[in-house]
Amino acid sequence: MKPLKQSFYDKDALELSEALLGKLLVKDTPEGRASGIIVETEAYMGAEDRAAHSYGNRRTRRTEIMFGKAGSVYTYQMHTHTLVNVVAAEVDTPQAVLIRAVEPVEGLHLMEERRPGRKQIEWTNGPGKLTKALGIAMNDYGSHYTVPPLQIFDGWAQKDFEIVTGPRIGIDNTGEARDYPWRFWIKGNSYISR
DNA sequence: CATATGATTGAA
DNA sequence: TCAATCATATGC
Repeated sequence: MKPLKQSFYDKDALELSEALLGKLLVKDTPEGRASGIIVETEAYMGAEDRAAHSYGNRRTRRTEIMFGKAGSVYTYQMHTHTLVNVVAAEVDTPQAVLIRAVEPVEGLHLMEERRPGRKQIEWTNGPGKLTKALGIAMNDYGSHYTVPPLQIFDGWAQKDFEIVTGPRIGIDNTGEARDYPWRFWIKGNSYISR
């Protein structure tokens, strides 16, 4: 098991979404390490994607990191929840991959503490849930997945799994881009959201 | 400075 | 189905 290199992230969001499936998302905190296998992702294709924050190259303090180096951490606050993304493509191409669900691997006791009273299946089966379970927060914004405390490792999951695609979720009011099959997940995995 | 608006979740 | 509740964006 080893951290993925910079070169792994240098691809567009669609390719990266697929490549991230089966990888291990690792977060180190003072309390210990929590990690999970990425089982569901969504691609946000930057300037041409109606549903992306960076549609039409909209560049603000919030989206700034999407214009940065691939493999950067983009955290985003939605209502009371934090969502986490992996920045894709080259500098000035504002694409990103939203991590929607993971399967718990290490630090199960930490996740249980952070998601009190929930069944294990509900710890990480949604974008706002996994950030809470792993301890990912807005102070991870602008970090990079090749350095601690938030990293992505290779070589953990089993090799043979089937990838399925479908329309994205939660963007019904965003018009034309909503039906694009830019959501990816591992077939049959029970930690998929919705 | 005020208000509108979600890449969601959890409970009714 | 709907409200919670907040950072960001945009308008006055």
